[in-house]
Amino acid sequence: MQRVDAGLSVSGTARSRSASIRDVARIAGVSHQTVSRVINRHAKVSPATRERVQKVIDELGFRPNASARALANGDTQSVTVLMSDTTRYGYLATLTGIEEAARAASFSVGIVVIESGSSSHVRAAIENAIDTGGALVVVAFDKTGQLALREVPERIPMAAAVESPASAPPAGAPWCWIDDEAAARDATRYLLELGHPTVHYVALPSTTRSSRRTAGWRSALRRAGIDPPTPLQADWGALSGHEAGVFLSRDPGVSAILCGNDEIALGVLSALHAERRKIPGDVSVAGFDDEPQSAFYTPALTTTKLDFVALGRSCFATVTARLGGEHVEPHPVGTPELVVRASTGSPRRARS
Amino acid sequence: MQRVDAGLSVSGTARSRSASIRDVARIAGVSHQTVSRVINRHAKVSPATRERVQKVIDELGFRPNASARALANGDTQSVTVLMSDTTRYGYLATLTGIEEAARAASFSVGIVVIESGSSSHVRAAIENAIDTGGALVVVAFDKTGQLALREVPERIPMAAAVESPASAPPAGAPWCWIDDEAAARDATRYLLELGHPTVHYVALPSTTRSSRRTAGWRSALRRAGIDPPTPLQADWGALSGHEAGVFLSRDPGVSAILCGNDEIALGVLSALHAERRKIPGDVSVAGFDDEPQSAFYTPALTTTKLDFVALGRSCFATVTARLGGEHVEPHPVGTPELVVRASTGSPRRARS
DNA sequence: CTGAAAGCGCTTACAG
DNA sequence: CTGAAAGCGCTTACAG
Repeated sequence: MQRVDAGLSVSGTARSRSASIRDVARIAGVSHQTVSRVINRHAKVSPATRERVQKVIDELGFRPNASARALANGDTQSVTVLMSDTTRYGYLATLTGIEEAARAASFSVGIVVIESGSSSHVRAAIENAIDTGGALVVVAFDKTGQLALREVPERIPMAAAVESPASAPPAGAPWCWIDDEAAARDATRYLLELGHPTVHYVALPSTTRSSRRTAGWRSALRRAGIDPPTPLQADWGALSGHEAGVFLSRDPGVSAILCGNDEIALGVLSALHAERRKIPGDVSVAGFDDEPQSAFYTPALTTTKLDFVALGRSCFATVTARLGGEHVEPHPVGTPELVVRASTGSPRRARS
Repeated sequence: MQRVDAGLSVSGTARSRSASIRDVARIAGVSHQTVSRVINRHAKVSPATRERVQKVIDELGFRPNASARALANGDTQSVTVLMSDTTRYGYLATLTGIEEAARAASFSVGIVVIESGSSSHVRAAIENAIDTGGALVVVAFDKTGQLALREVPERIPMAAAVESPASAPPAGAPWCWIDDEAAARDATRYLLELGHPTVHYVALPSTTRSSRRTAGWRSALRRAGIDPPTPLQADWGALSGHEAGVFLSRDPGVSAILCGNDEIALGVLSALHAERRKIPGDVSVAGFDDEPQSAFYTPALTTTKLDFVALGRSCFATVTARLGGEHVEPHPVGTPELVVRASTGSPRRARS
């Protein structure tokens, strides 16, 4: 069986297209199916032929064409992550975890960002993501992400990173989260133990009926016999933290502020400095996330480390389980860990 | 014209696989090639059939299979971005720009991160990226990225985001960059105009023979008749900035510090605070990037806005030009813009 | 353990 | 302007 060389030269020069499974087969003296078997690690290949084929594969630098593979067996070995924001720490760290896990499993990872919360943008993003043919992970920390989550067709293998659910999630829901309630409870308790009469809270937007982060903060206060003050509502950025900080700094009764994330805490710090309040002498400030920069804020920020990278890895594991026909039950990931730094301390004694 | 339902139901229920080009063709009463023509916007289709086919496409919610398409014409309509870091502002903002442009052009975007600078990791990353079948954009701000850049096979359509080159780049090199020299020159001149006797520089690692950022800083000093001090070498993170800050704070002759990026500046600020130096009273500090948080540092950071999003868009444009057989000449992107905030000011008069 | 056949869903010439 | 043929590079049964 002759074939005309279609631009492939074994010498490696002037290679106009890359080697195919048939090139390998011909050179190794086997059929192309056998080559397919060795690249897919099928058991039923004799060691001798396996070795011979593998040698040719290595020599040629043959790499199977992913598109052809996907077409033939409907399996893309890819995951695309859908998110509404590429600049927030939690989102990025989650993406990083997904990417790590995907790389280890030889999956490729795509990314599509949802332009806005409008339903046409959400739908367009989902279609783009699906077109790739692989599985989906949606980062659904915010409203837009939640919208997307609900719009993903039933048949698509999917997992989602979400806020801690307000009530037990439906069995089999492919959700992963960080235990927000425990994180907030522990941080609040720590502040209380420092001697603060109460702890004020600047909240992130919640996608749930009742934020677990807020609930954890409240429950710690109540257990200490304290009636929780009204939480302030921020968004995700430092500016909204700054605004909340300005407001709180004017109330001399405020001695401890817990912030929904480190970025908000940065804004609060900047407001307190502007208002000439001492930190932590007058006011203690704590955040959530432990993003790398927070150790260098002024003062260094006390915060709770949230393991978004592990969250991303779990999302990947969840979605690949689905790909394999298994169901992983919804579950929390990791253990939030308080990191005490210089922005918190005991309140000054005699404030009048 | 009857058809056996192969799991496709027009009613939309129990759809076991999605519609193919042949389903559309059959229902519209045309050949599948004609359907191919209308989805590819070929000119030679009569308005009447085009409309009829389009209607069926919409009704069925038909979306062409990307893998099949890629296999048939060798064109993936995808770009994968290769980078060594997913947490640095400049990298992310560049990715954001690529994603934006890609979305607008209906390209999908993949991401592969290079695990380390070891040549096996670099090579593995490149192979993963290539396997996807599309074009490549490598973010080559650091050594690892530069390594990757050099290892990408000639035949792969590619663009790269790089540091400003030290000398004129080879004609046709698919490189985009931000004008580092102008940025550093202007920032230094600004500090000098404030009355500082000199400006110290904390440098990012450079991948070039001679960093343009450093060169810009030097040339501004020389034009003012000042002999440039030795720059300090940092890496990309706040910790190295902190270390540099501690060192510089001990020299009472230091009144102005220009930092390679905002993160380094954050570290310098934290060191100066720790050493009880007033900012900007004793020392002025400026950064590069203008990342969103820098306006909330203590004090708010003077910095130079670098348009990485535009850089990402240019990279995408460059690589799609290559895909179309055109060559874009290597070029700088955007105009760095000084953003004056509270961390810089005139030096105090009588320091002894 | 290995090979010949058929097909995944498209596109690209080639006819008409 | 439109259709019949061939093929992109694989994998999945089915024989042997």
